[in-house]
Amino acid sequence: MTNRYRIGDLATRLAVPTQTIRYYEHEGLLPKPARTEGNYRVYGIAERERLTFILHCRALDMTLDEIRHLLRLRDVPGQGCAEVNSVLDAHIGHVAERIRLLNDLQLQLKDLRARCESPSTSKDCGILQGLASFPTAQDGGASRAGVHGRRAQE
Amino acid sequence: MTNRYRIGDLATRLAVPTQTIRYYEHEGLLPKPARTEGNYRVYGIAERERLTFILHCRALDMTLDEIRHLLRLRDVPGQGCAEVNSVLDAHIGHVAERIRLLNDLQLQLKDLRARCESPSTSKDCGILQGLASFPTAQDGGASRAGVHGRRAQE
DNA sequence: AGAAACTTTATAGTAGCTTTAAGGTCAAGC
DNA sequence: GCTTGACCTTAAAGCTACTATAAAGTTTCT
Ligand SMILES: [Zn+2]
Ligand SMILES: [Zn+2]
Ligand SMILES: [Zn+2]
Ligand SMILES: [Zn+2]
Repeated sequence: MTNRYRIGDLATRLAVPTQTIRYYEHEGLLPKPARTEGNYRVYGIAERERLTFILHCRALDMTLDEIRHLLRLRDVPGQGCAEVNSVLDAHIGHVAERIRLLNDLQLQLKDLRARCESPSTSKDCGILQGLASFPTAQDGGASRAGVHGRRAQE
Repeated sequence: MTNRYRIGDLATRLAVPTQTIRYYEHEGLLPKPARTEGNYRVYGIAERERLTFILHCRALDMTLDEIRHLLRLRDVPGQGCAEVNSVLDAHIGHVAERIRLLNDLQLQLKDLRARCESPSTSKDCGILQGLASFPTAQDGGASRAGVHGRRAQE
């Protein structure tokens, strides 16, 4: 049978770092697995499927809390699934709101960028001047759009 | 003259927490200011303008590194502003990329949502099944889209 | 003088990992 | 039998950009 994995096997197969698997266990998304004599974690099909589920949710950018919520619903198979729908709808709302914020942001940035079509010295740069005098968006109450991944360079 | 502020004045006027001002100083975005006899920070017009600049950049969701970069350019007024443009263009690229990721995400989520138009039991829910079997996006190499603000509930 | 309102520093917490350190286990090779 | 290397273990720190707390000192008002 190939349905017994050590953490590294699981990690390789699902293309996720081993530390992340341990982290999910620590956070209560994965149950504490059985151990070998030498204290190595041992996983079976059920854990592999559960981790797959979690990774798919993360790929859809759900928070660990949202995922915890879905896992709880999944663990009670007789329950109706209206709540599943509402978690998903809420998350779809999060994405929609974020897209809205980013579109706003893009407009502002393009506007700012247009202030320096003909590069001069930075003292006279329309961009730098724009950034110094731009009206502060304190009424629009725009929350942060969150544009950068874990690394923003390049 | 009203161009001498203590940290609280500056904070109130620019609608930013005092801790954030200290944090920007700690991070080297704001210079270490003069102090009163009693060791209170004292700011003038220049610092106020610098902070305004920083806040505008943050409102456009630049990272502190990007802002540091712009401040450095701003501090050398004789320099050409081509580099200012390239920082801004890079950041516009970050926003565009993020929007692209989020639009992908939105499609996937709508697709998933459509798998449960008629709520049944969670055991048979098309959404939960979809999350368990969905192909893992390992080729598309989609990085995280970052959908949630500092709090994601409600 | 005493209280309110302000300031100071240092420290910890947030999300979701990633990285590092310091060590224990196991299969293969010589 | 013993060493090498790949794997595993835990715990703790680092990442971003703050936010919140604590314990103390200063200034201002009455
Ligand atoms: Zn969400
Ligand atoms: Zn310019
Ligand atoms: Zn950027
Ligand atoms: Zn359903």
